[in-house]
Amino acid sequence: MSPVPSPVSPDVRSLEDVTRDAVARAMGAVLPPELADADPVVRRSDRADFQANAALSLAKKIGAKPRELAESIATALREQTGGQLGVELAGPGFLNLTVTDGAVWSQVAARLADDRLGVGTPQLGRRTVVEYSSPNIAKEMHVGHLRTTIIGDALARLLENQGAEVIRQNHLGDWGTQFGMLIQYLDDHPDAKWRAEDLDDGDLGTVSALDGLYKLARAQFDADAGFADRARRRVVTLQAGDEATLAVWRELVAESEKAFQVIYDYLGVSLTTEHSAGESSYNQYLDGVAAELEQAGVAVISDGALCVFFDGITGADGSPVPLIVRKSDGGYGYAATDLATIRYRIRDLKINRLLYVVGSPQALHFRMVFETARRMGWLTDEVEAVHVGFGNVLGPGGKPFKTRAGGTVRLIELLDSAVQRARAEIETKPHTLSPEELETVAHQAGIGAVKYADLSTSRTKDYTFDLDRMVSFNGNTGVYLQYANTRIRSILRKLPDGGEERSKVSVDGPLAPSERALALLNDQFAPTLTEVAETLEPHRLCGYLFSLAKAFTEFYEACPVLTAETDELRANRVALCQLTGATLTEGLRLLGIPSPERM
RNA sequence: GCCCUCGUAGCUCAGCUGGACAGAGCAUCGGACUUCUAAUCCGACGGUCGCAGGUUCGAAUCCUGCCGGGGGCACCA
Repeated sequence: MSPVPSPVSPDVRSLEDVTRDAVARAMGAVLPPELADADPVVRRSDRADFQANAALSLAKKIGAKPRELAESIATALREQTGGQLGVELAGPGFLNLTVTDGAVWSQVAARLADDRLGVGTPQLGRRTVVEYSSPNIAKEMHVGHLRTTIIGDALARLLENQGAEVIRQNHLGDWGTQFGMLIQYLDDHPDAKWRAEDLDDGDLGTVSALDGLYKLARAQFDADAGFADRARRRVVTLQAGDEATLAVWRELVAESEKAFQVIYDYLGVSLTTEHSAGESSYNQYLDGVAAELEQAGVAVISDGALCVFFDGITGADGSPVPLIVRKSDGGYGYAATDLATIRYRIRDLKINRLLYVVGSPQALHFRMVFETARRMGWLTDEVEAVHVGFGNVLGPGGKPFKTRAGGTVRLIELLDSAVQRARAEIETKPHTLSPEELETVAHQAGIGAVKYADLSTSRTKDYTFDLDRMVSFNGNTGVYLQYANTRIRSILRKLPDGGEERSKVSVDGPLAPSERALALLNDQFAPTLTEVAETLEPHRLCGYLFSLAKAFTEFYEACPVLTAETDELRANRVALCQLTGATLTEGLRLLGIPSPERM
């Protein structure tokens, strides 16, 4: 499927949309003008293809009985659709709606014929920044970076698919007091080993070299007062722009980014150094931002610090708590950087939507930053900023996730253990994979399992990281989805043309219940993506894909494809396989999860 | 103390812009493989939707108040 939305590609309207419009027209004919454009409340139904529930709530407004109103809508609907829509009155005033078999097959044909599966581009015209991952230079990525990286990447892909122009921003922590410490330590210990090429234990080790340097420097900083003093002076030298100091700093940043890239590649995340926009790049704007805020009267001096105050935000003692733009010692904290970042993105990058994929504990901070930006007129009705918060990753028993020794869990080790587990799991099954394929599939399954587990639960909640569950290959897991897709691939491979050519759908062909269920679910793909792009909740896509995979396996059990009774039936089922496979693969891709050909 | 957030089956979670009997996975029990890959499918068991009020024809869903878990609240990010 083409990852780049083409504006000329017309989206295929879903049967649900078409049905909703039909009900809306019927309502228009029956209801008084002021209620004519009321929501028809059309939903998927387990008793029919769709149900319309509008009559229940509207009846009272026009002083009619719900069943009577429903009946008159039903009559209008039958007339207008010429019998093409099955309409039944049920319960207190529900309308059960059934589309024709032909309409279902037409829909399969239309989506299959389109390279984008009939998915539209409702986010066209939006320039959106997605800020995510944001690790700290010279420190190792750990579990705390897992969710922001995975969720951020999925959202970036999803919004891009929906037509938004997405600008990924990796807000690296590349500017802080720790650099004085690091640079001074390197000065004192010129033979320290901290570069990737200093290591001999392969790619997975790259990250820990710098981290080791950090720990050594930290230890000396805490133990040696003389060193601590030199380190603090070194921060000043760095911030003053001393070229020699900057040169070491640049090297540290570059080396760190190399390490991050190893993780991003391993994770299959679309970030590269192109997307790096470290805190340091906003330094030049901090004075200007502070001055602008003060001049506008948005920020005021309080206890020597430049502060912005808010109604209803108070501390433990009841006194107001400000956003501190500039500290009383004249230094800047991350509030200033975030404000400078907003101003830059809106004024210079002409962004009209800003997403911050940052943990929920930062909610208050962003509330204050956004409110400040609104008062400054940077954020307006046309430019929105959203804190896309998320819950914690917890360890066994719902406790904070730590190593057995109580330390922070390195991200690379976490991912590696998932891949190991996936490999072990695959090896317990009969398979015909070559050793190389096994490695690839283990990686795809392990990483996919971690990503799916993270994305499939609602963002705002904490979740328990449980390798057993996520790599168990059963139930609602990434592997289940991948497996469903390999079964489809396997069928298609057995066709004379290897399933390359899109199968020709006979619209008049029969339609078994499991085919109908699968086709209707495929038809929900585009609206699901639209919903996810609006709510910024990837778990809805996960839930959808799981239902789709389940509907496929049920179809798989009930409907032989290759040995179907007639050519026509086989062609239709092949089409259903092709469409489902393409939808699964594309849906997984948008979540950042690969789809192996075989498992 | 104030603010945010969560509380649904034994476990892990959907459902929350109100709609018909509250769903799924895991676990448990019982079935289905000379297969288009059983990494699967079918069935059974399992719930005072934290508690109490309110709004509504209708509430897991919206409102209020409690109870319980987590988080945040002036110069760290």
